[in-house]
Amino acid sequence: MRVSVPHEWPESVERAEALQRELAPLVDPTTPDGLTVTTAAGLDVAYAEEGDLLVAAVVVLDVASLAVVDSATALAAPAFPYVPGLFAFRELPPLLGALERLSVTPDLLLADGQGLAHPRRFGLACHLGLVTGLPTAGVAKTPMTAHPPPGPNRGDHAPLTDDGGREVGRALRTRSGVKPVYVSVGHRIDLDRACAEVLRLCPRYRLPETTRAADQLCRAALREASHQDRPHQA
DNA sequence: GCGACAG
DNA sequence: ATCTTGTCGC
Repeated sequence: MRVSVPHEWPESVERAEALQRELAPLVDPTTPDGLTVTTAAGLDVAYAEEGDLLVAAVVVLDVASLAVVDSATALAAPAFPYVPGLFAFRELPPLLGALERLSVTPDLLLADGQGLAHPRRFGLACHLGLVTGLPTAGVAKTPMTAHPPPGPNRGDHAPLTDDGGREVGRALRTRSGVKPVYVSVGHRIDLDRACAEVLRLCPRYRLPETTRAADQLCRAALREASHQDRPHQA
């Protein structure tokens, strides 16, 4: 799929935060009429130990069968340091590279991290959503926002709230008795729908199959890349 | 004011 | 994110 270059690239933490504040109001937290999610893409990034290489992967699954429809990877040098709240600027370059190599356009993007459940209400999922224009949601493994614990069964959930008490996401139990995941809206999908789609993609494990597939692929691609840089003896 | 803070 | 073995449990 085609992905147009975002905006100017921030050269400081201050500029990056300012950019997030500028873009946050552009997020559309509602679902387009008639949205049908037939395919969903998982996105993830693996880091080399030396910290000098990032490898992104996107895997598109047919939601009904969980069959892989398409996938792509991309390498990139880190273009921004890891700063909590700004990590989209670290992962966006390789992720957009991988998206460009996709031959299909997914109906939904699931990012590994927060969407609106972010200090400036503009996490990675929101950024990805605005850049691609696609329905996007964030599924994080750890929360950035306060939350009461959800009930113990699959499907139970509790609101993630910001300073003002507004619901910016949900702690969603995808497997009974297992730590929940933290779902928040990225762009062009509402929270109820996002949670429903995440549950559909979690028939067996805590994390969505899309995320698991992308995680597996970027790790394999990283192994491949390191192998070429430092081939074994002879 | 200080600390904590997705991956 | 990454470094890491075995182990308890469904």
